[in-house]
Amino acid sequence: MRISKEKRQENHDRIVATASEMFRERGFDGVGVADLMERAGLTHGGFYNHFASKESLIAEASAKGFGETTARYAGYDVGAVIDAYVSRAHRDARGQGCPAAALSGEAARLPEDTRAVFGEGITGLVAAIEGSLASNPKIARAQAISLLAQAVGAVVLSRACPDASALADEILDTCRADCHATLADRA
Amino acid sequence: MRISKEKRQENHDRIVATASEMFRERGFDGVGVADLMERAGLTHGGFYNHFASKESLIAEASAKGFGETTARYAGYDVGAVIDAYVSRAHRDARGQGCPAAALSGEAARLPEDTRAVFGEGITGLVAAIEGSLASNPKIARAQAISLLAQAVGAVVLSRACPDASALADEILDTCRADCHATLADRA
DNA sequence: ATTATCTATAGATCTATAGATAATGC
DNA sequence: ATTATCTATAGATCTATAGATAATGC
Repeated sequence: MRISKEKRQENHDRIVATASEMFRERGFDGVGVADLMERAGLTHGGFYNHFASKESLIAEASAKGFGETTARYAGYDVGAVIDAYVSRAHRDARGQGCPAAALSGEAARLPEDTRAVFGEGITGLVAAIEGSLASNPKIARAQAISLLAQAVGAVVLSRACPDASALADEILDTCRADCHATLADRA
Repeated sequence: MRISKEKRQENHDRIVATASEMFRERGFDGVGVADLMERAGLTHGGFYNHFASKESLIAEASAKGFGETTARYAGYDVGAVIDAYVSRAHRDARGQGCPAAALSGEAARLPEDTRAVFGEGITGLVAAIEGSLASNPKIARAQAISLLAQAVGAVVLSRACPDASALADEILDTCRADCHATLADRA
């Protein structure tokens, strides 16, 4: 049956939102079109009326994830960004967390045009952190990139460790403290 | 046909070495048993005489990758480790590079016992960096963890960017300089 | 006799497409 | 008439297993 344009848009948005979360949780290869569509309340054949391919959904869902993450940190000062990002809560909530931490490893193997989405997403995160810094503008961008890299590395490494291992928590706690120390030293 | 014990061991080692490189290049899901065995010069049915499952190969191949990476940096001073790790050469040679950077994202979704291999691998890398530091022993471990996280984050983010993008190189160059600066500041 | 390899295949995925159906929007 | 959805399926994967073959090692 045909549906209204509004309903179609709602369906499209729901597919993207569902995929954005599922991809972060299970990885791009871990999410099948049939499973995704079932979660979105549709049948899998309908997928191709919304997207040319799974690849094109990956691009759209990743962009959405970056947008939400950047928006979430918009009002924070840099200390609050560090505390929220380099945290057990973020590590343990992959589906709602930053795509840079959840999906960059797999993104490296995507086609060039999909990686462009990640380049833009990372650019947005860097800009958001840079804007939250009180540092000398000459060094703010470099500082933002360094902080982001350490924060992403901490979350990625912590997630790779066994659940509830001392090392997983030590990595987060150590890196969170180090990020704060870096800010204090070079203000 | 049955073969000698030595030949069997050679075959086993060749499967692990081939898998270790292929996994880092394509990810765990990107390597099929049939493709892997063909590259190792065997037929895919023979795989299960060497490994109980693909999962058990993943554990063995990952451990081998961590061992090689840790051994490579054994004689380096910490500045040389940073220069080698946070480099275009490392970023562009995934198959020969550090498993923490190439596979941690996917490792987060592996079963607990396979993640234990990543925990041990990360522990080994931290110990190697800690040993190369001239810092006060009280802070050496924390410094090693922070440096590793930033280095891993830099390589992971740089790989997620489009090939030959300015951002991909900027991330590496900025983080490499920042790691050196951190060492100089807190020696 | 044991066993590492091989061929062949089972059974379960996966992405994508073809064609039918039915409600919107002209 | 158009088109978003549905059912059904094509064709290509994937991991794992069964059973035959042939060389080692008792």
